[in-house]
Amino acid sequence: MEIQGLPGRLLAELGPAIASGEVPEGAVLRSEELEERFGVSRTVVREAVRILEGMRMVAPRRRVGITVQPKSTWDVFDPLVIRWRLAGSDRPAQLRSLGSLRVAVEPAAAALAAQHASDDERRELGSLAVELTMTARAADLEAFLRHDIAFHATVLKASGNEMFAHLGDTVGAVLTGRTEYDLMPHQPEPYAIRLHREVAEAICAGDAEHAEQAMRTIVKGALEELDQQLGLGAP
Amino acid sequence: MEIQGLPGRLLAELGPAIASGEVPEGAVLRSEELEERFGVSRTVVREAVRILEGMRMVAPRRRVGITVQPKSTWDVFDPLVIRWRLAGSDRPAQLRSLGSLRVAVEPAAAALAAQHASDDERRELGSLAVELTMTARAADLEAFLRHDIAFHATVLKASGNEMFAHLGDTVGAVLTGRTEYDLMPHQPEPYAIRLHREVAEAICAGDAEHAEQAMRTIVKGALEELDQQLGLGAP
DNA sequence: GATACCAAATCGTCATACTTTTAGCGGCGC
DNA sequence: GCGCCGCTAAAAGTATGACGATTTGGTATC
Repeated sequence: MEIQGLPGRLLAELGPAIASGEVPEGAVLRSEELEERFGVSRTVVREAVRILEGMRMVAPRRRVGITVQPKSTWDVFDPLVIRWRLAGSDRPAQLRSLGSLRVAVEPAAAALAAQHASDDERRELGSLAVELTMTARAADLEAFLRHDIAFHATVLKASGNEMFAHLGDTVGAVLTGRTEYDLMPHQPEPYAIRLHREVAEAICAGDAEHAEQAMRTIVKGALEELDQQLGLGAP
Repeated sequence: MEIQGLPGRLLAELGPAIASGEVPEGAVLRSEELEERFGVSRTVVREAVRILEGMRMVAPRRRVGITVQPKSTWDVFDPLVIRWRLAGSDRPAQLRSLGSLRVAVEPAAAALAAQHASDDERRELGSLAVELTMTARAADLEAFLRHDIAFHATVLKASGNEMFAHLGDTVGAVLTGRTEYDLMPHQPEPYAIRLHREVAEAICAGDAEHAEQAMRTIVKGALEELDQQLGLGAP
């Protein structure tokens, strides 16, 4: 999935540096400087820069250099951009954005899934809900997280909307990040588990309304919890 | 905004060809072939391919060639990918996806806008709603479309969520495409206009609930209309 | 002080040579 | 006959030198 080779390595340095604001908007890089700094050839630098240009994070200009674009032009839906921002100092803002996005998208996806999911997907959701319950009871946080991610990804996929489906990985990154950074403070709440079961059952039963409502409760709860933590953590 | 230079031109050929399925999943391109076909150098081909790789539309593999990836891996939120799909044979599917996305996102954005919009943005929405009413009455479809696009973009921006804001251009593309392809069959419905005014007023008044509901009615209506047209147009 | 021109800096493109990886084939032994 | 191993050639990956195009900023001239 990653971009390979030397350009990939360059990207892994430049992307996070820009995404975190370490290299600020308006900063100007020069190809030659990058060549020297990373000990690679023009070819490699140019290709890495092209990829960043494709994400609208930089714009090369003759006689000037490679200028870092304002955040407002970045392709904020690009998985790499999201990952870089989640990893850097922009983390809180990115988590808030993604939280709101989840509140908007996941209930809609659940409703669509209730209408369009295949039999396999419904079965999958059912068993994932069971797994969630069991791993929660066993306090196996790692397995719980894995199944939680799979659950949300499956709902998004089962919606039949390719754009929703693509948010599966991103949601996974959010959930992973959340448990990692929260230092796993509490075991999964029984109420949240129950809601996941409700979502699964509603989707299996084709009850779009109920699936949507239950999912909305889940993601709204997650957003509130996030806001609470960010509010406390970053005054 | 566009990618410049020869790689940009190559991209403008390859991207749509892949997005429309003309070059199918699994197809293999070779750098040398592309060099000859477009009369450009290796450098140019490589940079264009790198950008496509960044969009996860192709994956170069040694000893094999540049293989076209399945649609499920594409960055379907990339503005270029969306534009290419809208322009090609994938148009109906892309419109449906975007329709569902709008139903999910725009009501949420309207609710957030009611809470977070700046005074300037509220004023802007108010005057845009007036313009909508006037241009509709004057049957000036072109101006109406322009203001409609601005209205939705402003709501998305006023939500304060950068990810929502970025969907402004995409929604604009959908609206433009709709009036272009529908052969502008009907003048704007008075009911829809009224709903836009309601959204603007609710956001100005800080009434998130009402703004969300009115916006939901708008985008659901648009989706239904779309489904009707696609249902008739492509049996 | 304004205008026009020139020169330097930087990206953009091309051509070419070399390196690295790996699919596919063929031979070798079991 | 079957499977394993290594060879080869094909393709992408990287490096480098040369030249072209464009933009900027300064300078000289009016």
